[in-house]
Amino acid sequence: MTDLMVQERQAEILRRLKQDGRVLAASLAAEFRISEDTIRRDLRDMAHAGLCERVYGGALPVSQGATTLTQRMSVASERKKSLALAALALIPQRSAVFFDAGSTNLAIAEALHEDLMVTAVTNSPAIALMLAEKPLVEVILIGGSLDRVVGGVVGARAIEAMSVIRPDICFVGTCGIDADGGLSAFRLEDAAFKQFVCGRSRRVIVAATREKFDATAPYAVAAAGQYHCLVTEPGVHAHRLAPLREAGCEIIEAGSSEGRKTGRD
Amino acid sequence: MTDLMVQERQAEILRRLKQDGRVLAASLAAEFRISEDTIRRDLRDMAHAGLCERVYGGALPVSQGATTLTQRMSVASERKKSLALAALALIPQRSAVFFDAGSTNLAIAEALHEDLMVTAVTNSPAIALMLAEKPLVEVILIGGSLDRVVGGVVGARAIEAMSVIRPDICFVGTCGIDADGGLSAFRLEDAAFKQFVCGRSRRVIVAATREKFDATAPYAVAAAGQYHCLVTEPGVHAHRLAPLREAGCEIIEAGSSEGRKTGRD
DNA sequence: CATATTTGTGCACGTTTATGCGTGTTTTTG
DNA sequence: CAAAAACACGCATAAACGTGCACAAATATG
Repeated sequence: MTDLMVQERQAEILRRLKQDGRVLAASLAAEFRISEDTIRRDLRDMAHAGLCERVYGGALPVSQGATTLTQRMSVASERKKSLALAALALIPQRSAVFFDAGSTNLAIAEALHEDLMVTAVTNSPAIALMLAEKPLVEVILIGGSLDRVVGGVVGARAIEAMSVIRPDICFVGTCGIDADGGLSAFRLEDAAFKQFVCGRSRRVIVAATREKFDATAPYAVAAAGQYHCLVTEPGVHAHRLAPLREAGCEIIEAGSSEGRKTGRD
Repeated sequence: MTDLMVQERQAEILRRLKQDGRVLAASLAAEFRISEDTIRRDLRDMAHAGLCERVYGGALPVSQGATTLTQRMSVASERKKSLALAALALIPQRSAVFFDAGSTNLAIAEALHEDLMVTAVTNSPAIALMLAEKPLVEVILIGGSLDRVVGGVVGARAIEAMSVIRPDICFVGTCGIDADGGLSAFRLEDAAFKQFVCGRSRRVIVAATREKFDATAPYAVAAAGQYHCLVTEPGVHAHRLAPLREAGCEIIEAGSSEGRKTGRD
């Protein structure tokens, strides 16, 4: 291990903290060939700067439960995370991807692999914030008036801003999926925005958890034939998926059929 | 090693900095066959010009210091909170307020009182997310390409989006305050955006912690006379504030003059 | 041409910083 | 509750640092 300067060492500690989820004072001292006292001083400083949480024996990432901001984001439940992993496989390198506002799409953004280089467009500040931490992603934010129910920007200005962008892939959020496989939204402006974005995108993908099939919302967004792929969980009744299959919509079940992707790339 | 002129030597140092990610004062002195004092002077100059970050033992690239916004948020949050409370008092009901990207302005947004009804405009997704939690605030998001160093949207599209908005108050962020009280930024596009927003706002307010007075950044944003109010901490040297007072800039020291609630200090 | 002025450099000095060690305290664990 | 591990604190030291000063070379000025 090369002799590192203080800032380099602390950056390396921070890197391992993110990678491994924890660091141990003793093993760090051994690796860096310095005393544990110095490591402890480092960890103390970093904790004081809010970069980690000090614990007996080492340190943990601060993201474990702290900030109000990241708190809201970590609603990515285990189920949504597995959904997100399946959806990720649909994103090719160097594509332009639109992320519609919504917690499921936020989970996809969170799960984005660090070495995926894409242009990401979103109308959601939370998703933008998440994507900003992926070094290879160029983040384009759609501006306009923020709808706090939707959690994203909708309305005329948002549509205008989208009109110069043609995404390769669009992850559209949905509030409910009706019996015919149609998507719907709780807000009129949101529905209009989703419609517009779907119309401009080469490939429209819906990632939806099981309970979306039980929910209905007043404003129609897209019929079964108007989106190309549905990523969902196992356990959705077959007769709900049938109209989608008929309409030519590809259906991916997150936990089960995920291995199918590994054949070729 | 051939004898090099100052500029040549500094260019070579910069080259190695990019190549190796670090330089050591001692080894540079040995290679160039000059004293460490001279190397230190070089590094000091380069750091002052924003070309590197000076550390004990050598220097690191500036990109290392360009941390993501979630990190900057947590630094010195207590101090920023008191700054934010002082800044809040400057916001009238039902005004249109622009929040520039930056951790200090994020603290202001966080401290916004629940019963304050304003239209808030911001180019920062983090600030937008924070403001979305204040029920009476209408949030307008400026769209465009996100600069992850700035933590906000800058560039031509952002300026275009701002051109239809005329804020009553603008909280502009700054990376450094020079001896004449001028504001500066680390990024060219950011500086241009800040300039534009300041020019459109009725009242421009800068909230800056103490250490901003020790920092300099390459791109000029506004001279002392071009903003109306500075909110800062107690303990800034009087001779640094003097040029601001002369230029007619109101100066508020958070903690000291804030005492509307405590009467006196 | 002679004389200031500026600039780059090295040296001496006192100061600050990073680190390791000893000592006593706190926390964990069996 | 007792032993072991981890810890905080003070101290010592060496390296790195900033500053003031001297000197030489380059440059400007009369």
